[in-house]
Amino acid sequence: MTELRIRKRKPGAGRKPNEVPTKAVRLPLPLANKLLDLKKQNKLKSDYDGELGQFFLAKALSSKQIPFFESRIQAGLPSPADDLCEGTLDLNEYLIYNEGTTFFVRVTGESMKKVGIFPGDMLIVDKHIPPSNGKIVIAGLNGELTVKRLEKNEDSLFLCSENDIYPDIQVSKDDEFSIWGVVTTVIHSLA
Amino acid sequence: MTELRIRKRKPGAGRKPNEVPTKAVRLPLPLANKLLDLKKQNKLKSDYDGELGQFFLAKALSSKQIPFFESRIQAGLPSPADDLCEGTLDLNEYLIYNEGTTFFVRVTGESMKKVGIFPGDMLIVDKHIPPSNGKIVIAGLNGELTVKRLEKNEDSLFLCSENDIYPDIQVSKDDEFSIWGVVTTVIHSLA
DNA sequence: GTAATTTATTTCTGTACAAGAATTAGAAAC
DNA sequence: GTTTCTAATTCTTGTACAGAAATAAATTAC
Repeated sequence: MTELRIRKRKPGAGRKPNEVPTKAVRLPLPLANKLLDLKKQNKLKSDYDGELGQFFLAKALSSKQIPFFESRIQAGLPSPADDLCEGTLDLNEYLIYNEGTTFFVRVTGESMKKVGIFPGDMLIVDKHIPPSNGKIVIAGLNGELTVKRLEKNEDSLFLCSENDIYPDIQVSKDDEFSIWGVVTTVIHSLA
Repeated sequence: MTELRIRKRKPGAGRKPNEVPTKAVRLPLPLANKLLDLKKQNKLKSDYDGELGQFFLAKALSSKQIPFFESRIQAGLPSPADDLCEGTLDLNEYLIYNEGTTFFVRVTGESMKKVGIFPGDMLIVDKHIPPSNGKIVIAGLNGELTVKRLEKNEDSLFLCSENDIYPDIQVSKDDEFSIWGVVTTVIHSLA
């Protein structure tokens, strides 16, 4: 009696790939162990699922490099390249593109609440970014400095508030008007 | 002439052990790659504090002094006015109180809109600020990380959203709950 | 003598791979 | 037809290992 074994094909079978593939890396022992712990507790995964991006805790010693972990979560689609970016971050490097043309101002009004600009906030402003339509700008209008959204077309120019109780302002030829720069970042302190 | 090869001992030779041993671990690809990058740049020095986590030690010192204006209403000179400069400011100095206990996270949800925290914003978090009542904190609840306002009294503890369409969460004794730090600053980028 | 080179030794490091886990289709049982 | 079982298939994962790197003694060159 011959032992014949017939091979049945089962195309399509097999373990499915992970949502996020892994890679073996060699790291300093304490760090490696911490990461393994997190993994065991499944915390490494849940950080991807949570409302916050996954983050990395770290310590910066002789400099102002502060740890940073970013992750954009979109369940399902594997996004092109790495949407993840972990590591350290230097606030100056990160927030200031042009050292020579950047300055700070502090906000005093509430007119831009809807875009997250509150009284007391500090704005980072770059003079060399073109003040195109829709940008938040620091504008001087008849001697007053304001922060507003720029709305312009061929023949009109508005400074718009982002707060319903404040009116938009149309800039006319007679106004003394100038743009100081484009707001790139809002720094909002929580007391 | 005989070919005699005498074996000479060389005790004490050999590569010296690393200061900190390493270990191979398998991690999610993006995280692994970033860690490898840091390692290549030699930014992954080991100085580990037993506490929560992984400590990165970074190198390059950075301090940029950027002009700073206190916003005020006044007769405007329109030109890029360096004469109004009230001083300079270093973002790192200004925003980071405790280097060793500060970290960054990026926000992905909308639940804190009302306090100016929007998706995509970056938060500066300090572990060593006491999470007292009313503070905005980064909390881990049953494996998920969230940013919420802390409301606590003698016998109850709530994590409150600042967005009406999100519910508040009462933390019970059975929940796995921990506080990672208090949010000191929101960094909101305007595209 | 000493500087430069070679050799012996030790440890480190990235990665390949075997073992295991997950998943599915087909066969067997009902 | 449905359920259960099993083998086939595919992907993951921890770790062993070969080669690289580092180091100091021995040897050679000058």
